[in-house]
Amino acid sequence: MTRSDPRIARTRDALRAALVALVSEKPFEAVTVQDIAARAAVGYATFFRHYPSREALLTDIADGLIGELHTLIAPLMRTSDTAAAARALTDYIEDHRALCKGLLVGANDAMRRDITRRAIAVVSVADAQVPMWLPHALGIIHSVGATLTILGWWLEHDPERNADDVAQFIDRLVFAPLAAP
Amino acid sequence: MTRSDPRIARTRDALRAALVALVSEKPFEAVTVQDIAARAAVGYATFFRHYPSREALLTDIADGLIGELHTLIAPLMRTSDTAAAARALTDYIEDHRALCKGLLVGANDAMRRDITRRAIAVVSVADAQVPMWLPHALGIIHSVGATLTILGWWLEHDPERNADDVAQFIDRLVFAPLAAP
Amino acid sequence: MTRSDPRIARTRDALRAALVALVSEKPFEAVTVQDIAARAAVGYATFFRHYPSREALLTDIADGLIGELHTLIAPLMRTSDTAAAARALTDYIEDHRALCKGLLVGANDAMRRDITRRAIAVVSVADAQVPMWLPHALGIIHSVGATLTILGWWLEHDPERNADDVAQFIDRLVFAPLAAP
Amino acid sequence: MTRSDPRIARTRDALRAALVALVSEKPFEAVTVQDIAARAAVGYATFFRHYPSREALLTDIADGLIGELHTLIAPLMRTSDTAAAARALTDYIEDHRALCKGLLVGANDAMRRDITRRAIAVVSVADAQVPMWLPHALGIIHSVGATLTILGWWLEHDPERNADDVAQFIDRLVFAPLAAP
DNA sequence: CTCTAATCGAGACGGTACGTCGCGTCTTACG
DNA sequence: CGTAAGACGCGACGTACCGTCTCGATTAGAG
Repeated sequence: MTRSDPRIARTRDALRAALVALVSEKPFEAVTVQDIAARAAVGYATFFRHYPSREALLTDIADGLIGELHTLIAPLMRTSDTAAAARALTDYIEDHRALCKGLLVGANDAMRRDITRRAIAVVSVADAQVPMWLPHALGIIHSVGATLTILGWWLEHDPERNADDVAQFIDRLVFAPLAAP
Repeated sequence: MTRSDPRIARTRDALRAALVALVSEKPFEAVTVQDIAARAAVGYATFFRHYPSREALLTDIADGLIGELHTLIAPLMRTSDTAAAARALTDYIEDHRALCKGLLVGANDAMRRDITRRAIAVVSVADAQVPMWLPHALGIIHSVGATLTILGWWLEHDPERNADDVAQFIDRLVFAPLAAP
Repeated sequence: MTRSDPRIARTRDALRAALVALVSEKPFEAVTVQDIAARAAVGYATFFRHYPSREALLTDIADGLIGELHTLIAPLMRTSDTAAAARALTDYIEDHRALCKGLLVGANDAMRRDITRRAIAVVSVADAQVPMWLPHALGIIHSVGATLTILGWWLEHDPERNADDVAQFIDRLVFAPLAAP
Repeated sequence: MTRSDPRIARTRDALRAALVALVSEKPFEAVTVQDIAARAAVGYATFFRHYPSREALLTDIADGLIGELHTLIAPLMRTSDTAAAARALTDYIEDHRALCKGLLVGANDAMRRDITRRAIAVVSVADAQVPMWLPHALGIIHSVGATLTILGWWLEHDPERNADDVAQFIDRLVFAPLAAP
């Protein structure tokens, strides 16, 4: 019953949506729990019944997004078709532009960092391919960090840019060098 | 006189040293002004006579480091000898390992971000070379971000690693792709 | 049916017993509704189905005790045999020592106050005798308050003391002065 | 310096005055720290820089009053002139009627209790005379408790009553029985 | 011996006050 | 008369408890 209580799902959805909305208005650090609760039309204390901190809510949101993205891209990565993977990635971002912008741009600080960490964890367990000359962990950290940097730049500074172009940037700057012998 | 007053220089040095020391003990966000003042053996209000906020002190510290580094590397970049530039970079880091670790690793969050922004600004005004197919701003942001990521990984997770190796990683993952046609 | 439902009686008994037990462990103010419900092995909301507040439960408990006591003592008071009345009082307390200690000592604050108020109400309606020179209401308030103070002291600070002694204290300090011309 | 800083004295005075004022408007339990701070025109957190809790502020207020009262009455008690002592007491209360009413009547619960405890402590250290047949501690507790009860009744229910009358009530009901052989 | 309604447990929820912490300003006392 | 100590206003934090509420799941007692 605890899990299936529809009130819980409703409240959590509202909190997630509230944070996503707020983060597109001001940096994540500047969003207070009061803000989130008010926007979600939820009691202040109720926030803490579901998440121990703003950061935990953030994590929850990011996890959903990253998980989805990963199931989309992992198969392509395995075929070594890095161009296709990059393209799938940018397409996905474009389809969720509002949310992604909130996550990557609105929350410049802790949010991006948390996303990076989560993405790294997800990519790590997948069988990401890293060349011999490069430590595996560094390969992952670098590819995730650099990709997010490029995506953040896109959404923040050049939103009109074609998804195809950005996919090419990612492929040439990040994926291709990692596929080198 | 304001500038040349040796007491002022002494106080600022103490504050800078205090922050650097503290940041190697706990994340920058967790360092309070009280902490800094106490460590610098300076009155609490005195901090604010020299810096309007923690962040400003951070900026002050980062600026010094980045400026120095840039004068070192800019000439090499201009000759397109990216390998030498990378090597100069890692050597410099190695020579200032304690401080750099404090800045890049200890302060995972805001500090790294501030450093990134400062470094981007510095690199931007220099005539950094970016290939035609890549927007200039993106080239800079990516190269600075990715380089710092790699350096952070080095200092945090593989400190025994040879500076030469790390220089190679940077060159192959960051500089070389940017030199591609 | 509502009244005769055995489930209701069972629940209320459990709640009363729980509060009495808890009040002997910590001050009444520190006992929460959660505490009571948990101790009574009853759902949290169930408490409010029977009592609108902690205080109401308290009142319920105190009423029972005071009513019983009053039926015991009133006849003796009417004969002006104050010594016998005092003795009957201390004997009764001794027979219900655990509960009375919980009420008078454990709950130093609100509980004693509530008991006092209840006792005053009960004594008032009886034809308590107060000398001419003393306002009737003051006579009652003083006698109840002082008696409870002495009983509380007995149970808390000198439990080994003979019931006879305490009866004498009450008689000489409280009842006798009220019988003076 | 900590002690002599006039800001501290000013703030504490304001807090004391605020609580006294509030307590004459509603029961002490219903007074929140916010109320006190707002009335004293002081920041919320500032309250806690001076008192760890509402109760501590209460104690501070009561101590001043009781101390003053005690220096007034102790000499008279020592001469066994209980009537004069009672009269001095009621005169003093009358001169500080507003404050005393706030303390004894406004704060029915914890405040009266705290005052009682403080008064007991003060009276205890003085060489209060208690007859042989009565335990010393009980003599003190009873006299303090009963006196406060009578004073509370006076201020709350019969404020027009002559101070002389009340002094007589106290003398005949409380002091005289304690002077009995 | 059902059937129907009251009662129950579980606990989510909106509130309100708590006491703490840190910032950045402003007053004070002291050298 | 300038400067270090630290009191202050402010506002967010995370916690605790209140009293209300909505759920199913028992469990009476009436038919």
